[in-house]
Amino acid sequence: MMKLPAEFYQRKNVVQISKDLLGKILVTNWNGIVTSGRIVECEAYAGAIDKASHASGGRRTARNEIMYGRGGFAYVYLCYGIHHLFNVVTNSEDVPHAVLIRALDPLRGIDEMLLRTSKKKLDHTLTRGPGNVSKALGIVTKYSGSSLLGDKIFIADDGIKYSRKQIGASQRIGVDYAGRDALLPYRFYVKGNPFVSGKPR
DNA sequence: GAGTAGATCCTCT
DNA sequence: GAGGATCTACTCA
Repeated sequence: MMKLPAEFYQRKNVVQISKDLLGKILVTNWNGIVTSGRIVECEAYAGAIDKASHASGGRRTARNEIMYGRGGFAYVYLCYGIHHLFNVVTNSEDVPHAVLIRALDPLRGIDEMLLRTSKKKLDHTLTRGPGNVSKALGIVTKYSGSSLLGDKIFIADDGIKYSRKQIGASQRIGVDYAGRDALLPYRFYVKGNPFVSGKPR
């Protein structure tokens, strides 16, 4: 299993990176407790030109500062007062691109994930949706700015690749306020996977 | 199965 | 002081 290198994140095409992230494994290791899952759904946020992005129009604040850094870092933030959302920062310095991880297929540490989410048994809701992903992996806002090249949190490749036919694309979720940009096909998912949010297809 | 309301708090205006 | 890159539970059918 290979940890993805900095070059993977620092490429220019955030849409391509989103597609490439499908099938990769997101791992967290907090004090030796390891949980991981295969990425089956994510969304691209194309920085300044994307109204749905926090960095829309070049907006730059203390919260989203991390998106203006180099690719290969985590951007975590709290939404609706309840949900922690985990993003992967991409591209080079001053280009605020990011990929939101929306769903995982659980691999390691399922018992730990059940504890964190206070669920009794494994079902498709465990790591379905970005709020649940962060909860199951124990990701909270204090980890925003963490490097994805370290040992605490990283993304690995075990050689699994999905073919073009297995990958679906659609509009992003929950960004209706973004006008025309809400219609962009920037959400990518693995067809038929039960952990993908939204309606089954 | 589908639709709607409520939770809940950090961040920027 | 308002609103958000969401989820769950509850209603109604």
